[in-house]
Amino acid sequence: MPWVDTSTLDRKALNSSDNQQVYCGLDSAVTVEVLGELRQLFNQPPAIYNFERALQAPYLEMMQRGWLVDELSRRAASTMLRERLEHLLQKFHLLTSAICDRTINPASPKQLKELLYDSMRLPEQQISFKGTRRVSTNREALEKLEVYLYARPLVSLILSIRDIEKQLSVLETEIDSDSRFRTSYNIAGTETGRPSSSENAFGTGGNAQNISPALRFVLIADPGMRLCQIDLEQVEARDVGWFEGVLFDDWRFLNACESGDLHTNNSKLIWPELPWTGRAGEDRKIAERLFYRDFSYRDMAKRGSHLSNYSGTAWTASRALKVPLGIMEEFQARYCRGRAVEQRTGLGAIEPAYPGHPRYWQWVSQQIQTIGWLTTPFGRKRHFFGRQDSGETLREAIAYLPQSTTADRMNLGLWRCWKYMPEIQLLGQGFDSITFQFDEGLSVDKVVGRALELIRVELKHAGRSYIVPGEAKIGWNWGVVVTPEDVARAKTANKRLSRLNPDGLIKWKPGIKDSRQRATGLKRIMT
DNA sequence: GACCCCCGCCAC
DNA sequence: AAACGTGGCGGGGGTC
Repeated sequence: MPWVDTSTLDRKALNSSDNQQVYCGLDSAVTVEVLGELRQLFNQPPAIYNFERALQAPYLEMMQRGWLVDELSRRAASTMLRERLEHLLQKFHLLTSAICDRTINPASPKQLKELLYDSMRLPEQQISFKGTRRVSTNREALEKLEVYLYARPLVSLILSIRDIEKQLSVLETEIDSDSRFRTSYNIAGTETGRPSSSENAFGTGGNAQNISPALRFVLIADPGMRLCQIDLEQVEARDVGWFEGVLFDDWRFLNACESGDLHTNNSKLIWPELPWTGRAGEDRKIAERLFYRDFSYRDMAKRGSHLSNYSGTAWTASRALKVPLGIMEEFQARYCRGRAVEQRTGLGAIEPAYPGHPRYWQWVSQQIQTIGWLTTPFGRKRHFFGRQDSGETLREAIAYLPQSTTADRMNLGLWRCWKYMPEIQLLGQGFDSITFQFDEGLSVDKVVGRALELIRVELKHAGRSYIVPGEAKIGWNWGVVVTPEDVARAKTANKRLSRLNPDGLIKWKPGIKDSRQRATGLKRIMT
């Protein structure tokens, strides 16, 4: 289409294709106009802007490359889950047809409400979320209904059906004809600088950042290649510790993060009645015992401390961790809140382990109410436009600094690996992790060692140097060798644990001899 | 059938 | 009284 004056253009007279070109032109023109305004506002673009632009290359490369899917395993798992789903649905319909005279769709919250709260006359379960309370049929509501014996079979069926349908929706995502899962990364879409991941522009693939660990085994290295995933260890917690050190010269939390096993120590704080021995290895094993569903005590402590770091209340932690409120109040008193909860817990004066946390929250609150913005150590500035005195705004701001710092730290590491290691091929970014593949003929130690070096981002303050160590895993598929479910299943069946996913990721250490041979064909059987 | 919001739920 | 944050997706169920 030639140049046109859009102000005098009769767009109704245009055909669809020409109209789209006009729209495209207008959209581009607006972007250019905005750029012009920004150039007047800033002499030079902020460094973080140039960084975002530099990230386009590695992210586009990941998006184009995609990630090979093991079709055989994927179909086998999907078939097995379909069969199990059919079986459960039959049971569900048998039960519900006896209760009310129609077919209930377990995927419909509306129909479930009618079934549970009208036909069965169970008490309505109110769930509060973001300030509003509403009647719900979510997992939390259903679990509350389990006190009614006659509700139990239904609750268990609904939850199992939901779980399987969720897994199927991931396994049955449409992928490309070359068997590759291609996600679309948006590197400038979030408030914090995290990338987001979604279905690609051609309608295939999906969010690669929320695939549950139990399903990751379907994503594999290309033939002749090996996978490596590098995680930043407890990165957000360490960042909170760093801020407290820099701001208040209080290094206690960072020291704790750096000195040993933070989450096991927190487990000891929350559940002092477990048979702790004082020996690190044994205590970690105790902390890794299953506590609730697939979660170990250690997992729960990890979530509890994470919540508490971000000013989550004992009430919320108790709800999320399924631990009685009193227990969480005591945990928080000892963990960071100290005397703030003294009266309610009746514990008397408590010297908390990490009083820097409330102090950090206080500092953030003061920043928001005076200047209205925060800047991370990587120079990412965010204005907070919410009400300056609202708890909601404060909580966003408290989470912003560590979350954003982690995003930029990981992305800087990702960019460096892309720039300086042509021998690796990036496959994915998972907020505090990256995954790549490299030729099996290369030295694992050399490649992984170099990537770990490049991931190190050093910050300095008053003579103290701060880095977040990376932890590497290697294998041929993205799954874990043994899932927590496998462990639980072996335990209930009183059987020895067998390696169910021999190609999965195992921890890398310098000099490790990974004597495994890549398996061919279908190895993993979902039971 | 396209579109949108709600609900429930997955990740870090 | 309210009660950590950042995201994306699929299905239901409504409207146009």
